[in-house]
Amino acid sequence: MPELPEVEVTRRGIAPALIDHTISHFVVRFPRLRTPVSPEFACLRDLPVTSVDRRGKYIIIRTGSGSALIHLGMSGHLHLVSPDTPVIKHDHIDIVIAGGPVIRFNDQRRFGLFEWFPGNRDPLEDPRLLKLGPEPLEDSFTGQTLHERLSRSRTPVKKALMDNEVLVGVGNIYASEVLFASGISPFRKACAVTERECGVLVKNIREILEKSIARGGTTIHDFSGSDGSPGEYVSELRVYGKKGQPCPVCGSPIEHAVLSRSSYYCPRCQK
DNA sequence: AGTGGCACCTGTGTGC
DNA sequence: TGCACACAGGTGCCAC
Repeated sequence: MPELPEVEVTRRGIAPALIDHTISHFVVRFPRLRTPVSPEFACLRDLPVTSVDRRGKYIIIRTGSGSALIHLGMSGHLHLVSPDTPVIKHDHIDIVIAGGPVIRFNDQRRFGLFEWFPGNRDPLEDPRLLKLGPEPLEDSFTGQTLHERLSRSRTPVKKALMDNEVLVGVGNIYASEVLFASGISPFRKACAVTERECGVLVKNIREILEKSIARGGTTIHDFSGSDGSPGEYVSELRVYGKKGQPCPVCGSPIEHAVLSRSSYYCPRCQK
């Protein structure tokens, strides 16, 4: 499900309920996610929250006693609900805020992640996060940065853009959208993308991700923000999921191919 | 080292 | 109607 915009929309949605508030406890109903939920969660009590951060598609909740590292996987949501909201299928974990709402983690496919880093252990120092590439929305991410990274890879550029070690946050939907906006074929070898084109890619990555965040993300199947509302960026998608429909620029039928996952492109506009 | 492919899991849609 | 199969937004591991 969630790419960078959906994770950021979720982070912004839950942060005000957490920061300067206290997590009274966690309720773990079903710990068997792809990686087992850290058993410590069941014992934690009264944790003052200091920050809610994002790194790539990970959310980090820092408290006075340690940090929670959360990933939404393919189908995870974090919804703010009142404490008396009935539990439904796949509601695996609750973050119970003292005197406030509950943040409920629902994950149909169970690819999500809930890990506890006790004390001063920083999730950013975890090997999985250390290897992550640059944040595309930060000013330091430039066409030159991207070109350096793409130039090392002979894989198709669409797959390279989805590689978290090249840059974080671009998943299957936005990779197709960004390449269309940039006029670059998803099949082109990453190392064959010029520095000038990388500048265009960086500009489009930023514009598309920021616009999607502003519209509450993209909902294809079931993403929804912390308040349960679907992402409206789905109406802005230009090629993703539009096989056979006319290209919004030239009118040629949009084509579909599998490049690690479903990819959509205009064979005339993208070279 | 770089790369491709599969596995993890559940639900839904499609075609026979 | 029932069944088999493909596919769905991510990531880690394995074999080449």
